[in-house]
Amino acid sequence: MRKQRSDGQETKRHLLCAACKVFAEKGFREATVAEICQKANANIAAANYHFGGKEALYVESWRYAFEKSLKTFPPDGGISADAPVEERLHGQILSIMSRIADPESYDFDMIHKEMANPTGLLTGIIQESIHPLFKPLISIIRELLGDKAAEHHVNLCQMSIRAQCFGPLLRARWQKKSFRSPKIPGIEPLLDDVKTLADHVTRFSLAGIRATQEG
Amino acid sequence: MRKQRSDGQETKRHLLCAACKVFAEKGFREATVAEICQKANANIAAANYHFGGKEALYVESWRYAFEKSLKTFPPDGGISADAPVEERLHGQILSIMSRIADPESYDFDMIHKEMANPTGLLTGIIQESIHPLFKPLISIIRELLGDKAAEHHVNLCQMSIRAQCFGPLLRARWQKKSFRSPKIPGIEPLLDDVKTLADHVTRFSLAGIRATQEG
Amino acid sequence: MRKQRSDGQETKRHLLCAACKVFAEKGFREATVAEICQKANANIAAANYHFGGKEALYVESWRYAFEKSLKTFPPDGGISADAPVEERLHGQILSIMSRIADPESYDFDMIHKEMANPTGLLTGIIQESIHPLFKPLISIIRELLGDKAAEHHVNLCQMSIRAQCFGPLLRARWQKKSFRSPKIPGIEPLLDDVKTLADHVTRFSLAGIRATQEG
Amino acid sequence: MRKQRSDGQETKRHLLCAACKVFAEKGFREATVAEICQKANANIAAANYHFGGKEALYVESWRYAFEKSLKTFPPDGGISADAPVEERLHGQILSIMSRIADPESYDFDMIHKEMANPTGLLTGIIQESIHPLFKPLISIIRELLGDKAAEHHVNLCQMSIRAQCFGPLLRARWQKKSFRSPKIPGIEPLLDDVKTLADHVTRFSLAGIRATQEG
DNA sequence: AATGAATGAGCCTTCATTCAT
DNA sequence: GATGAATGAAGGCTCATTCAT
Repeated sequence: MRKQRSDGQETKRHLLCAACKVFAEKGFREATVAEICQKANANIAAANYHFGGKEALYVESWRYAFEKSLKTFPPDGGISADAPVEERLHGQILSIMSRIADPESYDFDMIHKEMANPTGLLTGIIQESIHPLFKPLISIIRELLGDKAAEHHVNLCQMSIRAQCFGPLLRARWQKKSFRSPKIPGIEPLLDDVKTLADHVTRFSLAGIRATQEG
Repeated sequence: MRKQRSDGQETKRHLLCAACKVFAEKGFREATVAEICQKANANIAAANYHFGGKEALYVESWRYAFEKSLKTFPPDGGISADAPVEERLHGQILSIMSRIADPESYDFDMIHKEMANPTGLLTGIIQESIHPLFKPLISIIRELLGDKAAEHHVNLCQMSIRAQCFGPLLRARWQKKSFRSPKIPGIEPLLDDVKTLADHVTRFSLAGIRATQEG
Repeated sequence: MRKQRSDGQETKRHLLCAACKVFAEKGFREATVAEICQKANANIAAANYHFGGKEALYVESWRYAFEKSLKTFPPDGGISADAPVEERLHGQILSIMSRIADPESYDFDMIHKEMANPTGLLTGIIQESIHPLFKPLISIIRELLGDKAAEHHVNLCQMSIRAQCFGPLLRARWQKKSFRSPKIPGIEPLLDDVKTLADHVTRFSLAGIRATQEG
Repeated sequence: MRKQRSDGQETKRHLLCAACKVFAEKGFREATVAEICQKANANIAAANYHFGGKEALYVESWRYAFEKSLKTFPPDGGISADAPVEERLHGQILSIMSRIADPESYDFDMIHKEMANPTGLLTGIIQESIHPLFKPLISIIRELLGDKAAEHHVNLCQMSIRAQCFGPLLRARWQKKSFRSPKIPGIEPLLDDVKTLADHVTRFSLAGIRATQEG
């Protein structure tokens, strides 16, 4: 009945992987150590043994999910810095939305759950990790608004764009989980077409930025 | 320690009130019947006595919170139907954001928790209750886009506006709850100034709608 | 919402009636005061008010059921004392079995439950009440066995007959309650034909008594 | 207070053993997991850990009790198939009665409780397990009645015998449990002398079968 | 090093009973 | 006299964690 001795680090990665999925789907509290260990084909005590507890596993698994996402979706969005500013904005938005929409990415789902039911365990790490991701976006906004734009103003625009990236996709996921037939038409299929969504957000936001610029 | 036997509706309302707060703060699963009863100065069995169980209390307390919010924030936003369309849009946005930002309103917080960790208990009621709230917003968007606008297009714009209403305020609440000092400057004070936020979202979105209109 | 003031003894009888049914169906422990009161269209506190508690209601309701049964099924079985001994035996057996099989008689069902899960509350009353019921049966057995029969022997035969009266009907009730299809054929329809059953038991037992007589 | 970690089957068997006793004495509903665990010198969560819940423990413990009984009391009663039919009948009856009377056998007590307050959990298993036990008895009855005997008739005789086996012993147990002194003389000591009882039932029933045969 | 048996705290729920009205 | 709101004890179950092996 003994597991084939596979380094021990093997199990650890399995646990991280399983933990990401479960935490992303259920959040910290509703996720159970038992389920995670089972999904990872590991002993029920493995989580405590390898990570010291549920909390540490939570933090570690978010880090793991984040770094995995980072590799798949490079923060530059694949657009060169020489491209026109509109194109770069579009790149940023598409990059963020793709990442959120990717069913293999778990970091944003975990953030969502953490925002809804804060454990306080991720607060620091998230801000340190996520903030830099939005730095290029801030630069672009500032470039579009001009040098004289107030910091306050930049923040407002950044918020508008961020919110547009998050909102529809989370809603889509919720409706996917709900059993009843969706009554609000036109939203749920959006998840399947991130490109259309990103196009819209880009055009919408470009106009928004420019309109508020002259305010 | 014995309660004076009153109407019986007294305790029931106390329970609903306490339940709203606790469910809004912790979500269904993390909330405990014990805490709710304690906050309502009632016995631990009171919740089951009056509502039959935690689940029924959950549904009932959302209904309670929703109706209370509805009274405080009339959906028309206080703007007459004769006003210019821009003004009406601003009224809608301000109404929604005020509602979400109000620390005495619990319905949107509960929805947020429900979206993150669906119990399935609110799915039907929410959609029946919330959807009508956004109907005037849809009308306004359609008015701005013109009659020829595709349904699909209206939905995208609606989503953009909705997301901008939700996003920043939820974020703000999260940071308020988090223990660590907020590292992202410029966002959290926004909660205190809903008007500024609504002004921005209105101008930003008006431009966005008009820009995508000619698409 | 107030009950029409109907003597107060009205409610008491309703309670007794409901209690018989519920106690007969579920036994003391599984029966709940709430269900009894509901069935009796009475307040949940009525049982305590009128009887002082669940236990007292239990005892009282058994007495009620027993006396009601006694009226419906006179212990003599309707056979005159002049009839031949075989006929009188048949009368006794038919009387007992009819009583047990009658769906309106609750006393034997309550006894059965009490035997399975003794509360100790009925022990005395049952023996005082039921024992006389079997006195004529004992006489008949003694008559059949002859004067020289040992007490011990009479008891054995009495037991054989009693058991045959109880057994099949309890079994029949059980199978009626079970959801799965009955796998033992030929027993459950017996409940519907008490006469056939009583005929069999009488003939079977007469032979039995006579056979052991010469032992 | 910590248990020495043994096989794990150790505790499981302790639990089964304790469960048999408690379930046999109190029935499913009145038995508490706490009492069972305490009797098994195990933690209160042990029952759930090893069996998944009270219901599963109930089913499993009945199976355990049944198989233990089966070993102690072989269904053939120790009489060879070549013996005269009367002797074989006696063997059957003695086997069944010994089993029921054995204070270490819990399966029939559990069945009795289950019949009085059906949980529905044992219905299937009981019929699958108990029915074969009575098959040889049926054969013997048919042999005694002759080939032309109606199925219906066989069933009646089987019932008569079964009832005589069950009845007196259950009654005896009840009186043993009752607190008040037994008022019905001559029955309770029977438990101590199963052989006498079985002799009587055999003779009584043999005569009964033969008497009804010519009907 | 790694397992799985075992634990104890905590949660939701049920129910007979009590008490103010 | 009679009601129904309210209580507290108890039960089954879940789950993160610990410990002997």
